[in-house]
Amino acid sequence: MVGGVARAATTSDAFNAIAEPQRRDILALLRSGEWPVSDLAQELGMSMPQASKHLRVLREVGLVRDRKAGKQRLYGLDARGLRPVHEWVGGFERFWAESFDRLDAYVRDLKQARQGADSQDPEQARQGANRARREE
Amino acid sequence: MVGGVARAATTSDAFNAIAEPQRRDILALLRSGEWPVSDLAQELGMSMPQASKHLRVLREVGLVRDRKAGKQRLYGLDARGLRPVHEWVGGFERFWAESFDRLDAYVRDLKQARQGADSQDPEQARQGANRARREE
DNA sequence: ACCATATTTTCCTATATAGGAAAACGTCAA
DNA sequence: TTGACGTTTTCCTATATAGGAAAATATGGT
Repeated sequence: MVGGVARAATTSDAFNAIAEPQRRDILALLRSGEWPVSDLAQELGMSMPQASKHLRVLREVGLVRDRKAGKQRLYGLDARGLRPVHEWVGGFERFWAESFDRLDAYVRDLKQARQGADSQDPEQARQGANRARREE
Repeated sequence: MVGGVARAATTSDAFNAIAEPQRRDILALLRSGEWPVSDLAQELGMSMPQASKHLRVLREVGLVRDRKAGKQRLYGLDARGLRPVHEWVGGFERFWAESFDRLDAYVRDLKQARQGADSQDPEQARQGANRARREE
């Protein structure tokens, strides 16, 4: 076996599970309560097997719980698995507003530094960037 | 063409781009400033081509910006694209703590309702679940 | 047991990776 | 120009989908 690992399984973690738009729709819908597969599929305009497969993925990742209710099966939200995702992304919150300014500031900083000493050393340039951003 | 749409492209949106752990590592590292590909690859223990490919994906989604710096190319973070992700996931924040209680509460509610009238109608059951959760 | 309803599970197909290796491309320096 | 260094781009391969259709599995009612 030489090639391939392809992409990680959708069931590997919440990140992969929510990469699919339809699964995000399902999760959003489930905020309104438990739904049987058939109703859920119709509401979201997808085929029943399709909905069932997506729910399976969500279940294996733990974002959804199911329980029997007579002839049908009700799916409910278990959002705890989304917390790590929220926290990871939240780690970038402070960079949203700065994203523009940071680059601009860096460029200005670099130009000034260049007038003083003609520093072309890339490592220095990187350090300069770090300094400009007051990071690390 | 009968089959096949496979998974959406990793370059389709931020959700797909950050589904890959290595790409998340790259983004996290870039919070410390701009990095040339070679240093970044070494720091994260991946091959240069690998790093370059991941950076390409991140660039196409707009999470990363690049700029020439002498012989090398510096990559910097542009976290604005993560904001929609954070907001979407944030929409589930209130369900994290409740995830357990909600299911328990629903079960209790269902049992009580069953003692009053022997309602086995699934649609009613779903509505009951919704009511129990004071949602939608 | 038999039937109708609800849901899941095969099959089958085309696509999109992710990784390794090697080749191609760019850029600066002498 | 030649060379060295840094980065990107093919090739190639195995895998993991996502979708549609059809078959297989429950589950409850009569």
